[in-house]
Amino acid sequence: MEKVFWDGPDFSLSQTLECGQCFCYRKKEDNLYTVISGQRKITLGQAGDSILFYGDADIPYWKEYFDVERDYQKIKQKLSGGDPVLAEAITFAPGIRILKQDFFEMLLSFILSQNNHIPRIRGLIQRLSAAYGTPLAEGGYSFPAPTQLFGVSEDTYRQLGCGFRGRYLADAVEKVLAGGFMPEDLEKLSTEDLRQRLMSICGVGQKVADCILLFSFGRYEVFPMDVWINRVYSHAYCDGKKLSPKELQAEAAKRFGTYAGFAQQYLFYYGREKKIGKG
DNA sequence: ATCCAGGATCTCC
DNA sequence: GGAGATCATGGA
Repeated sequence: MEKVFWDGPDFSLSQTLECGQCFCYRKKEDNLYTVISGQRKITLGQAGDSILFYGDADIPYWKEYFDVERDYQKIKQKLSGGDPVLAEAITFAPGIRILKQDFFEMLLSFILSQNNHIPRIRGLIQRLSAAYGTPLAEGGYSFPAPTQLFGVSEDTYRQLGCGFRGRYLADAVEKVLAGGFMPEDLEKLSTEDLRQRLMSICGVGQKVADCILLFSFGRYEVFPMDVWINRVYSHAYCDGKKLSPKELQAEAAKRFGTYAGFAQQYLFYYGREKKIGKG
């Protein structure tokens, strides 16, 4: 019944989905993953290097989503050279790929991520989807489209458990519906211009903007800096000494260059799983 | 039970 | 322009 979705190296379904870049997936008992992106849904499994899919799905969309065509071998070799720490992080999860996710979903998801735990972020997104998304065949809900959130108040988001982030969600939805954030327009902007545009939304600072740049717009040179990256970086490269955000950004850009985003995700997952720099 | 989370903002100076 | 308090909530 299953068909081959992709057959190739450097692709672990579990590592790619569970490394913290994606919140809209569900793992079933039989090791199958159901992923939702916008209105789309796919069920995938893995056997060796083969990624399999079950039922119907928009395969071209999902191939772009999973970045299947990119040569990660080249990226990993370049990043591993002369960097034992990063080499170990890559060995720990060699099958991570950077997903290309929906803009609006990334915007709201990473607004919700601030000062929040990953399991709780996923719960909030599930509640948001159940309340305002579209029911999908065989269970689950789509991520709400901007129009589906039209007029939803800050207070309603708070009642869903979003806390102080409710105000930010309402501002983001309002600005998107006003038309200033069409992905086809945004992708033409330079990385710095796009970052500044995103940060004009209340509740979007540099870290949230950088996650959107990396996980939705494929700006692989950005290096999102969160608490874990701070810990890992200072532990791995600075003998435990903490760097200021500006220092860290400059160092990471110098050290990882145009592959900073990939390096960040390997280091983030490794650091968080190993609890590096934390008691 | 207390701590803390893929931070951002506001308020000081 | 940098340091510090504040923000809601619930998983661990």
